[in-house]
Amino acid sequence: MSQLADTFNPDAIERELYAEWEKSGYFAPSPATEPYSIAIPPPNVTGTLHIGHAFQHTLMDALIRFQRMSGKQTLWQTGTDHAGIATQMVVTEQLAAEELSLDDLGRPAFIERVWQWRDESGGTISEQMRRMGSSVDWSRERFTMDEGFSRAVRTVFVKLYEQGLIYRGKRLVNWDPALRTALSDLEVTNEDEPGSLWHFRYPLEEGLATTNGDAYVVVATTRPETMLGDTAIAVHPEDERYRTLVGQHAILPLVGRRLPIIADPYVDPEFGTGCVKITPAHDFNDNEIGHRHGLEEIDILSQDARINANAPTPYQDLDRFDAREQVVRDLKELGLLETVEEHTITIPRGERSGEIVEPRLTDQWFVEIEPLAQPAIEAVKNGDIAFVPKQYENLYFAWMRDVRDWCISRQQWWGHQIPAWYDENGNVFVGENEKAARAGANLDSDIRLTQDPDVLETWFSSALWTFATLGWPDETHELNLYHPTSVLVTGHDIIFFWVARMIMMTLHFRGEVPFKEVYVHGLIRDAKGEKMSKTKGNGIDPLDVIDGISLDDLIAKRTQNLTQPRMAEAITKATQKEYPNGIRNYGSDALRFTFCAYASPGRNINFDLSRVEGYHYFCNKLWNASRFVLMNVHSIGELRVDNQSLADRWIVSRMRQLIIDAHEAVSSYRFDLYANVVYEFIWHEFCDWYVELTKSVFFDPTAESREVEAASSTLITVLEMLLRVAHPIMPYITDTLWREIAPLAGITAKTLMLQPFPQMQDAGLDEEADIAINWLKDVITAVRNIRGERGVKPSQEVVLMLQGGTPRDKQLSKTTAKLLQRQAKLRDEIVWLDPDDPVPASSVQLVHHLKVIVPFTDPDESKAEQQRLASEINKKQKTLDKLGSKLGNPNFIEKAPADVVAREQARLDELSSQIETLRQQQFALDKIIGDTTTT
RNA sequence: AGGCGCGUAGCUCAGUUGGUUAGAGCGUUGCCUUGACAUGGCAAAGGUCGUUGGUUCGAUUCCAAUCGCGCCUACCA
Repeated sequence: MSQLADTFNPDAIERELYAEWEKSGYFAPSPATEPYSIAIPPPNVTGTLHIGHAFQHTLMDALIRFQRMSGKQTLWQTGTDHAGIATQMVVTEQLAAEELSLDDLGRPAFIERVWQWRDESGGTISEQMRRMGSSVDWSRERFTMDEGFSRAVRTVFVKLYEQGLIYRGKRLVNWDPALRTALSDLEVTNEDEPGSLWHFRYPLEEGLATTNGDAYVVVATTRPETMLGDTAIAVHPEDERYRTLVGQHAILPLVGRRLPIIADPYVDPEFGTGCVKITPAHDFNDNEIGHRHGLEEIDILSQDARINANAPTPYQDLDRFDAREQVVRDLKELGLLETVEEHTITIPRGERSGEIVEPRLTDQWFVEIEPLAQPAIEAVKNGDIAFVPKQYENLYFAWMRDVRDWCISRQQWWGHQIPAWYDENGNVFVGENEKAARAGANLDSDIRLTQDPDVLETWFSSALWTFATLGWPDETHELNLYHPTSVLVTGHDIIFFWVARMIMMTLHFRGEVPFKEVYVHGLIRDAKGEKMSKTKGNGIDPLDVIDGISLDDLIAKRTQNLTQPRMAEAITKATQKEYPNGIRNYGSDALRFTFCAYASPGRNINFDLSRVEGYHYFCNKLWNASRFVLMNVHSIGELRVDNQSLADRWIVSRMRQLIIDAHEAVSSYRFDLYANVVYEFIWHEFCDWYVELTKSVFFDPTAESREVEAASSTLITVLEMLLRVAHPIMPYITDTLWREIAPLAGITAKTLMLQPFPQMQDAGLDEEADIAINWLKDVITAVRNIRGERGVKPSQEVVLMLQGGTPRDKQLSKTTAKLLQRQAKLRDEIVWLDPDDPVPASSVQLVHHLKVIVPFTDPDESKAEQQRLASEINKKQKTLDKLGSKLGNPNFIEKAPADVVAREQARLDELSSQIETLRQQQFALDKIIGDTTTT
């Protein structure tokens, strides 16, 4: 007999079961004909998994489990990313708390320290993944800085360099003055902020004047301090106002430099004065103009964004914002400040530091993108890689078309140090290590070389993820077997950062795509649709949903270490309001089910805990249905199809439909449909109807043993199978229940995890059973309707009469009589009235042409019934009118397909006959009321 | 500015070639502790499918315009 507790308690089963799965080696690929592999998007090693990860991992695990059960050789490759800048920041902050700086520690000690932290922190992620039930192959876990991976990174760098696709140069890059490193375009976020637009007068050289007669031109800027680096003034070539000045010079105030006045079509004559100051060293557009006109590039900023020695003495060493004020003040004193306007400007900030980045000229390493981008575009165009949903392909193309060269060097310590060495004259030698670099250039051993101190940006290494994790540059067995991977599951926020770069690098180095499909899921927001963030204090930790958390702990968690402590009160209040009782322990399965149900394509998710609660109840429902089965099925003989009742046949038929639907849903990545059909089947077909119908057999002392056996074996068979179907979404509860159920089905395996997923059968659906049970449901529902309307208690038995209908109605009422009896709680046997028999005072509902009649027990009920009839007739009449005008339209008859016309005609016929029947009933009731009132 | 997506019940969302009375969960209301489950059962109320046009016999669905929201990209100094 079953050991199952009487309610579902996830705490009691999850941890232990996962440990067993892992220990038993169920996650490792088992040999099979066809491989199926997914590489996990590697989370940052020092982070914790947020709800977005949990979502993503659930989808991947559902796919992996489905494919594993479908007989594929599945590899879910896991691992973590060293996350250069993010990790270095975390450890730097830790040091700051100990009042230590990076320079105090030195590079080797710092790196040692980061490794320590990585070892401590890395466990958090794997623990979280285990709690989510993720069936990853832990034995193959990788890290982007482990030895093998680092070798792959060096190999790629050297090869690209040898192929001329990596170059070093002094270029204008985004400079983060807080982190003191270059950033790629993607690592910069732009946001509109209120600012000012200052208009300055730049005096012209002696004797010159504009057409207005001014001896100066007016330029406008949002960053006044950059004027210290101006090297030209630009006007539009066709701007009449300034045409005579082109080729002449103005004098840069405060500095005294002669600025050539140049003509360039970039200038918009409509904007401002039509004159633009040009600062080639500190503005991307100006830089391009500078190149076109051969202008001098004067870098006026130090690495922490102070004014450097290239500017006049009074400004040197001033912070950029202090310099801004100083410049404005000085120009004002000179009478050269014309106006200041308020102006909304787009401020570029480093996504990690939040600091305003400055375009700055520095020596950096770049990857030439064009030769890599072309094949990457082609691979998606020709279908080697397909995006799901497809619309993301456009986004990908748009970005790939005008992608610029990729700055890959970062002035950081944590990461892959660039395998390039310099001699004392600054000549560069690239190789996998110093020895190789020397050998490549035949350098004498007495020449001193120094390695480039910079590291490669994180995405450079994660771009190699799908193949470097499988052993590349060695041609390993796994690499050949599992690569290309089957699908990449990711969010649209990193299509550019990661997906595009993986495609480029993999095509270049492997000559094949990294994955055949990219499933792009939505991003998770809170219930109100707001982004979850630490500062807003609206984040939800997936573990808190699984294990539960008290209100106090939740508030504490959300308000600790806030960057803006004054938010604490608001966060506390909002949290109290939203989770007055904290969060209860819903368990992993409920959370996973929620994620799947939410995963409609191309849509963000407003995560609402009440959904989780609903699916937790669903787990409980399944749990209890299984208990019912275990309590009532004592032994099962061999299932003999000819003994199956209509109900048995019906649920088997529905089961087949479920299997078909599940296959379709999974193969099109419709996790939402998958979850919905499972939910619908388990709750509203299996539990609501089939389990209830079997009670007519189990609780009937007169039932024949073959009926009991048929019901028993059907219950077991269907339950066993639906557990398989549901397993990829909700692995814990299904495996736990399955271990109780499977022996009754004659299956002795240890785990559901490795059982075959039910395959679609050609056997088809049982139409006869479907029709019969649908009829039964309709009649039962009609009786319940009447009960509801009249307030008849469920415990009170009623008399059921039937009248009219077709011969089939009569036949169905016979074959389902016992079921009807119990489900509708009937007092006596069903009474069939002849068409001409008078109908007693009663409520009537129609099932197509069949009259479902429940006589009154109290004549006073007539009034209410009359009202109900009237409104019913009214409703039907409206539909009838609509149908009538439709069918009265000759165009419809002529142009609509014949089957549509026939269907509408049939509806019309049925409706008008129903209305007629109801009218007669109205009339009959009137008469009865009349009779009772007169007597 | 351009691109993409979204507006369907009080809330969160399905709706797959245009065709019954537009569905589900949560919430609400009423009745019910019936021997798996009150984390339950039965029933009910609730929608001019953002708006306006167009195509069509027929539009929540296709097209155009428009309003509102969101995201992404690029920005005129």
